[in-house]
Amino acid sequence: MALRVYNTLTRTKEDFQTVIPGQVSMYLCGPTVYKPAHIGHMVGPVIFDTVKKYLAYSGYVVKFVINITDVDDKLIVKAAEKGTTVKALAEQMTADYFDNLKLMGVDSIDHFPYATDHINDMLEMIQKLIEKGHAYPLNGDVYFAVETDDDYGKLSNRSISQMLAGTRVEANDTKRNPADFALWKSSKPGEPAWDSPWGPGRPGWHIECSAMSAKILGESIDIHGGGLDLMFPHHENELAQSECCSGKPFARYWLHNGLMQSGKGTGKVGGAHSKHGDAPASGATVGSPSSAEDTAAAQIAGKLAGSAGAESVKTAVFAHHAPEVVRFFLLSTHYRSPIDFSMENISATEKSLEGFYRLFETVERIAGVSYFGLAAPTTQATATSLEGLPPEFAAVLVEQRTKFLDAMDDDFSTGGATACLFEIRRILNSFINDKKLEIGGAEADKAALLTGVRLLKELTNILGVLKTAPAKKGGTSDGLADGLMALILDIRADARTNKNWPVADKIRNALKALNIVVEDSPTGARWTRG
RNA sequence: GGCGCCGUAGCCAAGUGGCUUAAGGCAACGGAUUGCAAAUCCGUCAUUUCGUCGGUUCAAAUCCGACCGGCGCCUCCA
Repeated sequence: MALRVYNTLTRTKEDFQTVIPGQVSMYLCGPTVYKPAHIGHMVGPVIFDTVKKYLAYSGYVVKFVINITDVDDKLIVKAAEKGTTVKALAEQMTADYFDNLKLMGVDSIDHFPYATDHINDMLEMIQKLIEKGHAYPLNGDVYFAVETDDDYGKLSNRSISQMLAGTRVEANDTKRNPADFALWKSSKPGEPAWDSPWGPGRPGWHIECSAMSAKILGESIDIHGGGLDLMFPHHENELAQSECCSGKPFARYWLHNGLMQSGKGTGKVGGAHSKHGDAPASGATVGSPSSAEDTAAAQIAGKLAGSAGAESVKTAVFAHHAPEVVRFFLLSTHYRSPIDFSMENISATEKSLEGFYRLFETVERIAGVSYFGLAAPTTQATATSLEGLPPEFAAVLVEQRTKFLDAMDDDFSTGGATACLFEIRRILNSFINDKKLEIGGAEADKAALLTGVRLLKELTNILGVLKTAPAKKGGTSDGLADGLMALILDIRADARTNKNWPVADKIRNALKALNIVVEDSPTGARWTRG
């Protein structure tokens, strides 16, 4: 099966064919760095990071760019409020953004161009648009003339007249058409400004993406991504500017991810980025809390959705759950669907992952190999070979890998793909049981198990999930606790040998009350902090 | 008003014309295993059923229409 992707431009699923065979250029609209990133801002990066990982696995050489918009009206306002400079605020918020990307395992971005490093590229583009008659200066501003672009509206499927009907347009507008948008904005004293042929000013929103995309990836790129909220006006305008300037198709495939929502009946938490700011939709209330968990969810959702006291992802979510749980959650549904954020949903995801961590512990006991340190093939061309494995075992594993890749080929259906991960988990556990690997077993079977585990790793790497051991399971952090537990379990083992069940059970129950879980196995008792 | 999106089991969610008399996970319930548990495995868990009602078709969760319910966007200055 070959890759097919849903293209917003054509509203259909199309066969994926790149401008240059074997290569993919991808651009994702990044954040305006004026406040800490929240969970909604991570949706786009996680999805497109996964897209890149899959394309790379499929054999493409991928160049992936996310821009940092570090000059914008919102930045100016926010910096003034905080009594700091635009530059300082932008640097601080960019650092926060990067921190969060790192935690989410978003590690495949090749370039993070900053808008302020590319003012000249933008000026050149604006100049060219004026020369071609697509833009005009007006009182120190420069506007794009939408009527000069016959295709204007093709991405969001609307015509200029439709857009204007139903919207209140200010009468005082001196623009040629009320739908014309700014390429360059004159600045007031004290605002960040760059010299231009039209006087000091700063770039309008949209032009930075057109200029940087062309500069770094070329005038025609393969994939342009972003949140659904950016389709209009941002992407429509980018598209118009870029194509009018270059005379070439701007992007072959436009991919838009669904927005995160917070609880039932509430507004979006945010798109992949905060180009629009992220004022919550009206009525963004969270249902009345009925438990501690709900209360936490309500507080967090409130913080995320609220414009005041914006809390970073780190403090709001990662404090309670491993970042990779959040990543898995984001990938558990299709990228074009909206996803409901709640602590309840995150907890459910965490629970569903426990079986994987247990399997990894079992594998480590059997083969002495840590899943998290295991190397696995990174391309389909070098995929894990299952030759020499018991035929039935190999057959079911291959079936799942095929299903996984078919799902990914079908417009990156990560939700469908995850089902295969759970199936493989079951297959591996079954194999461990059948071959009695926990209590010995044949070396050949242990090797076969490891091959199966490597195949699982091959697939989880594509999604960028299950890369980190869950925190604080078992002992290790405290030598005294380890020693005491060893002693206690030794005494309990004696009791069990003597069939002194009351004592054995008393110890186990008492430890449980201390949040220590004891599990017996043929090879002895194990304990973990619950 | 315009342009769109969504509605699948208690919950999350895949599937967009026949290969599916609807994946997978969580929860639940049987069984194997265990001294008893836990974990794991096996089984059960939507059978005119995929928001409702019509229609198209040999065939629809999947296409069309209407309706109900939920939601997004309709530009910088809001």
